[in-house]
Amino acid sequence: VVTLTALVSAYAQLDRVDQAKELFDAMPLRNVVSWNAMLQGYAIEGRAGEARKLFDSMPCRNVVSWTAIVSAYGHAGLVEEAQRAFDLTPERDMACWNAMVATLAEHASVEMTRAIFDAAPEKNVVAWTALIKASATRCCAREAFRTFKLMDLEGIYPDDVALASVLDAAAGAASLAEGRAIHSAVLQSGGGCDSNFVLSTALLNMYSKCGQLETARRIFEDMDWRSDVTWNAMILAYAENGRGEEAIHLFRLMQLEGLDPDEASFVAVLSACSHCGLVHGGQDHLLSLVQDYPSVVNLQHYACVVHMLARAGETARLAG
RNA sequence: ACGCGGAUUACUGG
Repeated sequence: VVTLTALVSAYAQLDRVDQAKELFDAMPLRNVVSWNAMLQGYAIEGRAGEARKLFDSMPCRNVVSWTAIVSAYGHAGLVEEAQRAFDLTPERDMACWNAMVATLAEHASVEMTRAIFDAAPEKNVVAWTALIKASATRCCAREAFRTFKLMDLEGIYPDDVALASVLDAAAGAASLAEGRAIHSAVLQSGGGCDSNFVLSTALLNMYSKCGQLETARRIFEDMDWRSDVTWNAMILAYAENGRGEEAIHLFRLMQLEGLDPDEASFVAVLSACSHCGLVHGGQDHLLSLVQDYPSVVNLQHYACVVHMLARAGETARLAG
């Protein structure tokens, strides 16, 4: 049971929910952990209907099951359902409270998020991070910074996740002074920025949005492993800072590294062409996009090209 | 063996 449950959980975490379900159905015996692992698979993908069905058919439940169903509703954007499940949860622990805070952080107002946060009997760095995110994603950077400082005053040490979230606020507001202060906190927080590529990408992005292209580039160079998001952020950094040729160059390098450009990569490179008036480059990349990567095409790509051609006065080509 | 928070997107703005 333990081994098979671990496998179900692994599939669930790798977004192979349907494989997880196959295995789950084939298990001769299941305990509450097995059920929870399966439930979690649906929760991650926000498949609330299936999660609910499974939850209802569970022979027994514990607080982990309840947290998973709250989270499933949360990821699906069903705030009232999440709230109802949360209210029904017996013996709520911190993770359960955090799941509810996170749900409101993503789908409700900062005020509502703060209300549930304040009501929680205990707060750890996860709850604080969710509250920071509520402000950061709604362009309330000042409030995100305030929350971050409050957390520090409470004696809670920011981890990489918290730091990346508050960096996001600094990037959104293009607050270089705050961004640098957080960067110092990153350096103080131990591992430094080499240890975590997500955090490094957040730093890179913050400097780029603050117009500090060279600093962003230095962070990019210093990283020993770069995810696709890292590459996209760097390409976009060149695009947004008016260096279209270099954006295109980096886009090529990314492919030479064996990475497949995704939707965001093309948005970045096409917006570089648009901003810098590189009409031919834009057309070439659009062609490559629809021919070689048709599955990632979206409207944003066409918007880039339409603006680019319109600005170049090539109204005749807009039809194509 | 199971549950909670994190980075890039043409959207805006300056």
